[in-house]
Amino acid sequence: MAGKRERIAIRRIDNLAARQVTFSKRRRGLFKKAEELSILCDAEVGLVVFSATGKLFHFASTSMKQVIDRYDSHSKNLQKSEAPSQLQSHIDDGTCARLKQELAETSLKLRQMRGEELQRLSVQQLQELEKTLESGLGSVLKTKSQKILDEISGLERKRMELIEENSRLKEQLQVTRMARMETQLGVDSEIVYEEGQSSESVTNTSYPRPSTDTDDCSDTSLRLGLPFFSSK
Amino acid sequence: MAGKRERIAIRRIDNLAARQVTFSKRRRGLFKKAEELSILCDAEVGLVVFSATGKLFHFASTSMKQVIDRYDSHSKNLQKSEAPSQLQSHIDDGTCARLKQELAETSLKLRQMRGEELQRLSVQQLQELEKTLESGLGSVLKTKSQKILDEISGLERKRMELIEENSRLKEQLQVTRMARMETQLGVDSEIVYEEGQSSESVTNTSYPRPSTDTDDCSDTSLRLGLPFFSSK
DNA sequence: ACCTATTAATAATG
DNA sequence: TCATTATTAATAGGT
Repeated sequence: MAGKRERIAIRRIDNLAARQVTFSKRRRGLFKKAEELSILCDAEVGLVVFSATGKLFHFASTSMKQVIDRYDSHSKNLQKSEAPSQLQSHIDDGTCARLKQELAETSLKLRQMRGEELQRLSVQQLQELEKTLESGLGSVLKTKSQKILDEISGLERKRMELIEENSRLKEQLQVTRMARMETQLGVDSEIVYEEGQSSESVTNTSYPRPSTDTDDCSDTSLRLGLPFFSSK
Repeated sequence: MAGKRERIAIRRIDNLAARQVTFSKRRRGLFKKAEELSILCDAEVGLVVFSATGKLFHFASTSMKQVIDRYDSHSKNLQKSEAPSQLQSHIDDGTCARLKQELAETSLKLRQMRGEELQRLSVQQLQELEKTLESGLGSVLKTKSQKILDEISGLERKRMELIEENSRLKEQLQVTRMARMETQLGVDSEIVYEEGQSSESVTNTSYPRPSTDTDDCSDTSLRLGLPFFSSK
């Protein structure tokens, strides 16, 4: 009935929902253990976590400010460089500078995912990038095929509706003709109509051209990619 | 023989030795879990711990500076309710806003390349994204195999150098022995040495461990990807 | 949110 | 500190 647990590898969880669930479970666990450590062993602990969506979670056994100050004073001991004056004060606003840096990092990552500026990466890092790309490609293919299938079934539904409407119309027409025939008795017209054909031809021409795809991607086959990465 | 474990209450451990033992065990556990959370859930994590004796331990998924800066900017946001008007917004309004927007766009693209937030894209756009990913993947594979081949040829070169040096040494040794034999005529020693072996063993053990790859990627096969996208 | 089969952490001990 | 192991605690995968 319930969970057959399986050991998981420690690498980014691809599935968004699963990642979020795991995040909140493990986050709670982590914070609990941080607090326990601080109490059991009389340690000063500070913990800061930002979720992938940017939400902040934090814990401090004393206060975060105190922890950070103490951390700063410790790390200062090791590397007290000489000139904190000019190197970074180019832009005086911290927020703006941080934005700039973040943008630089993000766009570098983006360029690297596009296959640029790979030279400085290690084989290990390239391996990770490859994994990310493959998983991204898998998601794209999955999403695309889902969308295409949705479009197909939507069109199919419309087709069925039209067929229905068609037969309704056909029936009405029949009734109307019968009525007219009865009205104009004796004027036995020579009008002959082919029953099966009329229905077919209307069906085939009355729904719009599918917008599934443009025609110019001649060499890009429509890879649905269904048997790719079965999210094992 | 071994421990009958008992649940412990979460309160300060009085016994000093026990407290220290527990501290180092739980500290390791805590740091491990912090790292796992950051990797599994793509979260930014910063953790600082001071032992009761004042020793510092820390972990950050990115860098501690970055985590602290981000933390500061977040906590600033919450208590900036009353006077947001003149303090900071006079110069960089335009620049900062533009940066923000650019960052938002870039990181959306990045997330989409990772396979997230694809629902709003059209089939056409997904097709393009797919192409980009495939080409990026191609570049990554190409770069990776180039790097690996470089490393291999580097190692091969070193190997050859060592073999050369080896035979030089062997020759010198031979010469030395001959000289000694000539010197000590009549003292026909019983020393026997295996020629081929000595050369082999030195070659096999004297160059350092290749840094090609760490051992923990057991399931990540080294796909060189050479027959992939032959850059038609 | 809850459940449970499993894995992971760890308290006690040598 | 390291190793072992009985136990508890955490949690992955379901419902």
